[in-house]
Amino acid sequence: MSTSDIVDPVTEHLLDDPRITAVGLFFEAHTGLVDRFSAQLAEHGLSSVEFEVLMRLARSPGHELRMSDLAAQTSLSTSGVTRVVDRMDRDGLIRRRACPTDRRSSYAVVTPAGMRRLDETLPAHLDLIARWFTGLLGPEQLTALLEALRTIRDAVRPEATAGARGTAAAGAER
Amino acid sequence: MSTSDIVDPVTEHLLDDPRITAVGLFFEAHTGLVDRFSAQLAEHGLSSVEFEVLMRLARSPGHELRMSDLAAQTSLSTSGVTRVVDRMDRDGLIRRRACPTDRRSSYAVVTPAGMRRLDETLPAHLDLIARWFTGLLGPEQLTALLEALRTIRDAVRPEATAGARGTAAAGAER
DNA sequence: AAACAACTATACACGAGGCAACATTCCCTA
DNA sequence: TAGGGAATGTTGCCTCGTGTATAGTTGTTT
Repeated sequence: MSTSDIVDPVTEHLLDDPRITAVGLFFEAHTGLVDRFSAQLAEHGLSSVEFEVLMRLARSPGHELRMSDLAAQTSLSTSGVTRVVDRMDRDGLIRRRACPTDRRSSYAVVTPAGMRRLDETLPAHLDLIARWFTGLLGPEQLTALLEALRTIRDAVRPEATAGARGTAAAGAER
Repeated sequence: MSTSDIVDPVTEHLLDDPRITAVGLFFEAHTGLVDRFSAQLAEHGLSSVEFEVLMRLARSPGHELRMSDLAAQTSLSTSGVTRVVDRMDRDGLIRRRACPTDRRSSYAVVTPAGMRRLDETLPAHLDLIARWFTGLLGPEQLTALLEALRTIRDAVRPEATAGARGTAAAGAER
């Protein structure tokens, strides 16, 4: 085999592929936003996942969701959801409720304290979004971005499409 | 729609804010892509962060980067970089090199085996990107998306802007 | 020259999350 | 009316990454 002299011209060329730079842009923007957001959320005693759990529950009818549905929406494993709910239950933000029809499953439901916490957190969070995301783009640029993102999201994550408010039947398709 | 008790009308209203749906779209698309990609990377024995480390090193001059610069680019902590490099050093994908001018710092440099691993992994990875990301959008839609992403990335993560190939002085602006 | 501040990498303890095993419950069929 | 198979949530064990403290190195100031 030809050895060490030639490093690897093929790989060298692939590294500059526009597809690589595209995902690089996407992922770097994501981590940047996450850093900004999580710093603000930490001031209110919430981690990123805890905030997401709180949001997804609050947007659901009755402010509650079954554990497995919550896992599907957050792309956490079921055990991960169990532990997050344990934590937030201990903190009084959400509580468990036995499912009356199916004794296997249980609901996670936001407590009044949880809603209050969300109320405290959301305004500053929305400001942050406007500052580092939506506010940086022109109106038509923003709509174009959202349309592209929606296309990708729907393709790559069909089970989370029900996450939008108003769409009934969360987690019905399986 | 059940007329459930409205706990907090303010928060209720904020939950439907378009900014929330915007970041929701962004983050859900991200996690979806990460899931797809990491599944494929796992087949080649690489985690997502290991792949990113390998990529960032391979794109750098000499296929090497200082530990702290690597930490800055990947938004991992310095200790996190130490552990990843330990692992990949043990697997023979990269090795450490002492810095001749500054005895405090050390370099992480890709080994030939590491470049070979990258060579094995990249083609399928590029196919996956085309399938779930770039290929889903029209040309003008894609460029619009990339421009918007670049705007956000540059605003939110200025230290990683040097990640693009060809831009000299990685980690020079501080 | 000596003290001091700024960096760089590592060691250690901790929390977070995933996988696999497990107990329980539901559903369907023989 | 059992009984097998699928579904649901929880727990033990493991890996991974962070924050803090530590040691070693370099440059600066008096």
